[in-house]
Parts: sequence; C-alpha cells; structure tokens
Amino acid sequence: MTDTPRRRGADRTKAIMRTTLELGQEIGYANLSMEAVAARAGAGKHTIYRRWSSKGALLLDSLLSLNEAHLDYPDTGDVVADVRAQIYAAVDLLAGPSYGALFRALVGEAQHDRQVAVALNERFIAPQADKTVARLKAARDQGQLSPDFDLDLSMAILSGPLYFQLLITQEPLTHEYVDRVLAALFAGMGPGPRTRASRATAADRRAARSSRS
Amino acid sequence: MTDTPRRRGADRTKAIMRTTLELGQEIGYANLSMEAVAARAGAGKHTIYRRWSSKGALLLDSLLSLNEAHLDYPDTGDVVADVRAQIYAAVDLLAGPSYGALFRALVGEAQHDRQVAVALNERFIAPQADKTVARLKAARDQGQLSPDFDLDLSMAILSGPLYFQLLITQEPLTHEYVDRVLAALFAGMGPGPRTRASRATAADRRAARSSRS
DNA sequence: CAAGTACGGCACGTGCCGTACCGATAGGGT
DNA sequence: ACCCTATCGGTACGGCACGTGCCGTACTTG
Repeated sequence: MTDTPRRRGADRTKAIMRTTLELGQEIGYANLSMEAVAARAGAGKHTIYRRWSSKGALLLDSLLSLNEAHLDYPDTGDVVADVRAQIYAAVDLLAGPSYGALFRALVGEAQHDRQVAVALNERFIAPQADKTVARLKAARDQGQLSPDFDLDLSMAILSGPLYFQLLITQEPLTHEYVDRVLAALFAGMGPGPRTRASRATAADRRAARSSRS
Repeated sequence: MTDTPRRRGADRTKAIMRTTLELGQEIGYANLSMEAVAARAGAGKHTIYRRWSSKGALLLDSLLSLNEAHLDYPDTGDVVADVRAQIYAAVDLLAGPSYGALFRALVGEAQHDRQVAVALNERFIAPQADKTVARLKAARDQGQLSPDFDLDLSMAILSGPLYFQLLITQEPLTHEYVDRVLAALFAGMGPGPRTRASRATAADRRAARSSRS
C-alpha cells in the first residue's frame, strides 16, 4: 500500500529541511549550495533533487514547515487587539532574528523564480489574506470598522508597510513599529475630526512616540 | 584636466548599462551573466568589473540611470491629486511592462547583497521618502491632512501596499489599484462617521469598484 | 612624438549545477 | 524466511559562469 510508501523518505525529507534552515542561518542563503546541504545532511544530491526542483523550492518548504501553528487570528471581540496579536506572531516568526534573513531571501528568490512566487502566494500569502478578510469582515459587521472599507485591500494595506520595512529599508520590525502602523491606518490620513474611538487611537500613538525617544 | 578624463570610459559605461537593460529585458535578470553583457556590449569583462563590483551593482546603476526625471512631486494645492500623480509616474516607470521585472529583480538582489540594499535605500528610497514627507508636511500645515498623522510612516504606508502588490502577489500595478489604495488610506479603517471630504473619497472608491466589474 | 592608460580578447583555475551511475540496504509481498 | 524493488549515500561527470591575469592595441594626454 501507499500508507507508508517511503518511511525512509519522510525521515530524510525532515532531515534535509532542518539542515537547510540550520545551514542557511549559519552562512546565509546566498552562500548556501545544494552540495553543502547534502553533505551536512549526510544525503546524496539525488535525494534532494528527487524532492525539490530548485533551491528556492527547498527553502520554501523548509520555512513553511515552521508555520505549523498557521498563525490564526484570535477573536476577542476587539478587532484592533486581534489584528495586533496576529501580526505580532507573524512578525516574531518570520521577521525575527532567527528566520528573518531566510524569509527575506525567500521573497528575493520569488523575484527570480516564478514557481517560488506562485507557491509562496498559494501556500502562505493567500491563506493569511483569507484569514485577515474573515476577521475584518466580522469586525465590520459589528461596526468596529468603517462600512466603506475595501476588504480586498486589507492584506495589502495592513501587511504592505511591514513588508516595506522588512524588504526595502531592512530596519528592525519591532512591535512598536507595528503599533504605530496600526494606529495610523485605523485613524486614516485624511483631516479630522474623527470619532471618539479614532481620537483615542491617535492619542495612543502619540504616547508611544514620546515613550520611545 | 579631469574635465574629460576618460571619454572612452564614459561611453563604455553608458553602453554597458544600456546593454544590461536590453539583455535583462530579453532573457531576464536570473539568466543574465556578466559574460553575456560583455559579449553583447563588445566589452571585456575587466572593463565591467572595473566599474561595478557585482551584477547587482550594475543593475542598480542601470535602472537608476532611468530616473533622471527624479520623480518629483507636483504641488497643485490638492495633496491627494499630487500624491496620486507622483505615484502614477513612479508606478509607470518602475512597475510597468518594460522595467517592472528588472526592478523586482533588483529588490530581490537586495535581499542577498547588503551593498545593493544600502545603495538602493540611499539613492532611491530615501530621496523619495524625503520628497513624500515634504509634500505631506505642507499639506498637513494647510489642514489637508490629519494633524495627528505620523509623517515618518508616510513612505511605508503609501508605498508599502504597492510594493506588496509588486513583490508578493505580483499582480499588475494599475492606476486603478493606486486609486483604491489612496482612497482607503485617506479614509482610514476605523468606523465612521468621517467628515464630508472622506465620505466623498469613499464614494469615489465605490464608483471605481463598480466601474471595473 | 612619447608616455601612460583604458581597452578587447583570450585563457585559466574554481565552484557549483544537475545528471548519471554505482553498490549497499531496508521493507514489503508472498 | 525469502527475494524484489525502490530508495539510499557516494562519486564522477560535463557544462557554465565566475573573477583574475596577461597581451597586444588604440586612444588620450602632455
């Protein structure tokens, strides 16, 4: 049967992905070679190429294997708190000191390799976007969000500034930065006056700014 | 004199950069080799390496040589119109069909090569951010922007969603998409009611959505 | 005209790619 | 308990592009 068609295979798969993350952290993705992964993992190159068609595909699988928790949204009834909590978790996992550089390298690889780009979207970005839309839709129905807000843009607007910080300026992606972005987005750029809720949000932001200086 | 210290040199520099863009468009940056650029340009490899230390540095200079217009902001008095016009120009230049793929490759290279990342920020991102902050600051002083808006975040919040679309989902970056993002950002995510101006913005967005279906 | 220099072309050694072949071995089917 | 087959680690291979060094040439400068 095909129940356990390759018990050896599953072991080797995990070992190779683990080695990829280890070695990638040590020497960086740019210096990472398939031969080095094979040597460190005690595997033949053919064993790797049988599973992954490219270095990018290997990195994608290796990084997504960390995502077992699936970064789900909580639902405490407070949409701002829930969004913030989910983004904290995502930022800590993929922009933290351990895997941040490798995740950046993965996005970089997606600019050269269309297969990686498609797989990254289908297996990570799209599911995250779906969860974001679902949580925000519930909030909008409860009056916690502007009824005019375009939910289709929510992933781009919420995550875009964070990816900008991660990929372009490449400065640290702290919780404090996430807080400032969320405050600005919920308040909006347009001139006031806003409702009580948004003025409170702006006040929070000012407090956060003064506390960091 | 050093007026024209190396007329040969300047000619070769421009020819090599032009060849880089041409060949990069034809076969893609990933398949682009220094040897191919040298052969097409009729140059020796040494001539290229004397000017640029890596393929990424060569691409950076080649792409930024297109940016002679410097993508300055207009100032018509209407901040939304001015921001929109500037973003249109930037999107048309760097996310259009001719150079979009190469610009994506440049950002991808910045994930592997720290020198490219630093140079990209210093020579392109930071100047753009400065111009954005200056234009928005004037608008805020004129009451066209929320007095609480955090100007330091303006580049990330305005450009982040666009870079997300360009680098992550890799879907077309149309003017219509820019319009929707701007409308959402100026209106804000938080619950209403907003002032007359922001309600009009939201109405514009709804009209744009219905017209594209 | 002489000195200096950037140039194109070529060759070289290195590193990694992706494939092919090898003998060894572990599991499943009977 | 046995063989059979697929996968395994290891090694060798051709190919490609890298980055450097050298050579003879042509142009600029003074």
